[in-house]
Amino acid sequence: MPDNQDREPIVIPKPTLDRLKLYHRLLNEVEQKHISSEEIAQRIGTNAEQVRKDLTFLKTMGKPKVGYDVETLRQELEELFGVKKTTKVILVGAGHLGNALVNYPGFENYGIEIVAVFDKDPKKIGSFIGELSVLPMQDIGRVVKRFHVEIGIICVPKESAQEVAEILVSKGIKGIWNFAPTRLIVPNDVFVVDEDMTQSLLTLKHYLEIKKKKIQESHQNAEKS
Amino acid sequence: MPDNQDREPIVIPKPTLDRLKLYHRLLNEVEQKHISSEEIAQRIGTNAEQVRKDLTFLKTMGKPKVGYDVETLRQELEELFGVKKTTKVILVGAGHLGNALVNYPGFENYGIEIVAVFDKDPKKIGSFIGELSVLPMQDIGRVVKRFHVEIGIICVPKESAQEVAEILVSKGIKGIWNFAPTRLIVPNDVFVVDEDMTQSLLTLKHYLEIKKKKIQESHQNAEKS
DNA sequence: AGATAATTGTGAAATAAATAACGATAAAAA
DNA sequence: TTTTTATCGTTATTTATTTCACAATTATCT
Repeated sequence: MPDNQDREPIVIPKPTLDRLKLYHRLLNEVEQKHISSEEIAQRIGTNAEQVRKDLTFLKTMGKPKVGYDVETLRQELEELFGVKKTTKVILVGAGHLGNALVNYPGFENYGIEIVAVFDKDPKKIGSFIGELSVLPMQDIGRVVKRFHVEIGIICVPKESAQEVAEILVSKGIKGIWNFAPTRLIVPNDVFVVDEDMTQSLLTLKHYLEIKKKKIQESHQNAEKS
Repeated sequence: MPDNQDREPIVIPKPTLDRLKLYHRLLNEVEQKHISSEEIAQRIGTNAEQVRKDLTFLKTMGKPKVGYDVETLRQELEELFGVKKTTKVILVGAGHLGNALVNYPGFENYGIEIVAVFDKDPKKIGSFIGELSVLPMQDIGRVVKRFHVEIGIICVPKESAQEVAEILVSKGIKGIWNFAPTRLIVPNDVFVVDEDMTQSLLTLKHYLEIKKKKIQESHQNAEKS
């Protein structure tokens, strides 16, 4: 039995993966039959070489003088991201954010179906969010089993996020979409995607800081000359 | 007048900046007086060398055998991100998401104050979101001028996002926080941060796809042996 | 006070990613 | 049909980022 343990699985680099997502989004909006690496590049804001390089990770190939077949490429990306397969999801935390997510249009286009909403606040239980009635935390196990749920969305305050994560993991959830601004500690085989809005806020703030400094500098330079 | 145009402004690399944000978040949660690069690393999930290298972009220095002074470091990061300075922000799109953002606790901790909400739907105008009454789009210019608003949040459907972006830019907005799943085209001096939730959803989906493939493979291997 | 241990800061080496260069191919034009 | 042109796939080069290695420093221990 030869080398079995270390067969490298051709992992797509993270930066490439992030751009592939943008290509996917673009391809869904485009009308034409073919598209060139140059056009993709311009519309997502990168350069053609980058696009071509990224696409070498896929099977789809372009034709010289024509470009890539939009539909073929789109489908391969859909496949890559599993967009066609519907994934059942539960959401914990029936606050404003939870409400927004349940009502977010477009999840269905990505094969996400929120099947239940949970909250630990007894006052919220039984109330409706969209079409879904809020359930008590004890029901999580039952729902996960019944609907073969794979993903849990956490939108509770950061103080209870870890606790919720542990419950989800104990019920068999393998992917967590975490909206709480805290790092969750989970077993290795559980995948967490953080969606910390305060983090991107910092990007914006930082940009404004830099800008302010530049303006100050240019004033100083103007005075000197 | 010698080299003035190309004085390099010691730009912090993007990956480093992203980690600095995590350090900042961590430091706000920590009780102790000092912290080592090793501990920071463990708690945000990286290695100590990386942390130390990142911190070379800051002025704060650690002490051998002691680590970094939590408060000093925290304050320098606050400064870097401009967290202390309150930035006035307007929000366009009074839907579920807009509602969630207005009610999002924790923005104030980051020096963000939403001063007004706008929507183009006449039915929504005058209704309340949190403490704020929804205003018509025509009022944007007035509010931006009156409150010296620098940042606009877009949470309208993707179809109207570009249009809204153009309005904001024309009124003098310099930073846009874009929740619509589309790429905005704006002048060079306007900074856009995208918060496309469907994108991170794809990350999760992709992970599940890979996982599924691995399971299949291991079954096949099991059969063979 | 001197030895020991922990932990830093940083330059060098290794790795990863982006960009450039270019031959190959297919469509369009001559 | 031949030539020209646009565009691809891929290899080479350059740039950016991470990891490694280790001297320097400071607290703690003997």
